[in-house]
Amino acid sequence: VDSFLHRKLAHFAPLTGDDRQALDARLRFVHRFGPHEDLFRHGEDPRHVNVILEGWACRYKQFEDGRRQTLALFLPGDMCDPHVFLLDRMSHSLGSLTPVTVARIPFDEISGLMDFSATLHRALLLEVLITTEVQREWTLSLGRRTSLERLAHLFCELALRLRSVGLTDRGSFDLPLTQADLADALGLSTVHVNRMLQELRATGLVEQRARRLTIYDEQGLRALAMFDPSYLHLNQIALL
Amino acid sequence: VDSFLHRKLAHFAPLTGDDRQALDARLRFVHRFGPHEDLFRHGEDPRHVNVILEGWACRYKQFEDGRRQTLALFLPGDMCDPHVFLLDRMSHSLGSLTPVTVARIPFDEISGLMDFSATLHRALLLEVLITTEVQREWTLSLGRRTSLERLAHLFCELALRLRSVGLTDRGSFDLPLTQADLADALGLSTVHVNRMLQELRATGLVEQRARRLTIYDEQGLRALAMFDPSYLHLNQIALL
DNA sequence: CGATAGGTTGAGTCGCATCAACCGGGGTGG
DNA sequence: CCACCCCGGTTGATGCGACTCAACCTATCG
Repeated sequence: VDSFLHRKLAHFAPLTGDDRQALDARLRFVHRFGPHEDLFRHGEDPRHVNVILEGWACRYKQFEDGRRQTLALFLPGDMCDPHVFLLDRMSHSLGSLTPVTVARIPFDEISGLMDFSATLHRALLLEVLITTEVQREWTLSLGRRTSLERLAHLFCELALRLRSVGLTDRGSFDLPLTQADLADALGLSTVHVNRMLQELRATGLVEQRARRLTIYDEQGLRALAMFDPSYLHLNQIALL
Repeated sequence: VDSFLHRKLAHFAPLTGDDRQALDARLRFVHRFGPHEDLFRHGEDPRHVNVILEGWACRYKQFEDGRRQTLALFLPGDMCDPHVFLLDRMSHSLGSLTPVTVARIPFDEISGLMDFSATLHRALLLEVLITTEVQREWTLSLGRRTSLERLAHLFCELALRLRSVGLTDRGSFDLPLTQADLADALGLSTVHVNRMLQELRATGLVEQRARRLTIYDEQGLRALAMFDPSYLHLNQIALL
């Protein structure tokens, strides 16, 4: 079976059949969550790695006064921090955005995976490195991109990441986020996200309705967002 | 010799004398840079890992139109991405802020280091994980902290990181950044940094003049910044 | 002594937040 | 079946935080 996880990791290292089997054998503990539930909370001592099999999740931090920032989006095939077990306590929370099914790999089995083959070891390392690359790009977005650019940039990133696991239909993909979810991720208010969405639609570069986003002019959207795909290190993924 | 690098890594794993020797043996290629020079630029294919021996450096990205964001600050003892060699090309640049002396470890010697001992392997992995933790906290700052909180938070972080390598004198440390450097890191304009510095000084929590920052009330500053040190995973470092 | 880098100040503007109201659709219960 | 609710989205008015532009100040250095 060719899962999202396989496709994701295959971009990082050429997995053998044995690698895939070793991987799948560790996906025994499957859990389901409804939308907007916590997979685990800040301060806990993590005992397993979450692999997103289906649905969207996020990493977030929140202040006591309610201010909340989404730090990362997790899509099908994403592993949430393969190496967290080295840290004592989580400094952030993990939450579902849509209904989500995850597999939980216990820590001792993660080490087993990394020892199993150098290829898998490398793939998991690249997973964290590239997650970090994305984190840096988000820092840049929040620091220096305007709200419209930020929104456009997120759409470019999502298009590419979803395409890399086969979840796009040409320029079009499922976008199950509410405007409030987008606001959390973009560091904006929901009201302003609403207005920027309208503005972006008005450019004609994208269409967005009924939980679906269609990109009509990917080059144009990238130019608007100053999107340079190299930070995702998915060199072989083409436009559209 | 007990270097900044030793002290830094010792927080992550208990280095043996052999580990320290293996490490030091790889610091043969020392380079010096003036202030505000590039150690290497976005798009290059990196061939070595930079270790900061002295001075401050930064990771940054910049748009064609001049907008510029500092993504990370590197202090003495910091290793700039021990695992970059897994990536094809750098998606960001590395630049000095002050005069800097760095040691460049060629990639093949990095692998040698990681194979040398499980302790070193672990220490280098923790170096990247914690760098990522810092990146996330910066994302949070840029997304949801006010400019004053951002500034205060940065000072809290710097105090703790510098203290962990022995570069503070109680609450006081060398702060060689210009207001423009701070602005790049905080996603603000230099004018606004100037005003926020004044406001922060006016609280009486800190004093700042002549390239030196003194924190008078670390608890107060942390409260203002909503600084929770757990993301740095330096559990044993005390206040002041 | 002039040049330059860093810091300071003021005025005007704009991006985005906040507050508040309202709309529309899907689900639920009476 | 209809009334209602609630969630997500939309709109307008207002205010503030931060930017821009521009001038000026100060210390350092050649």
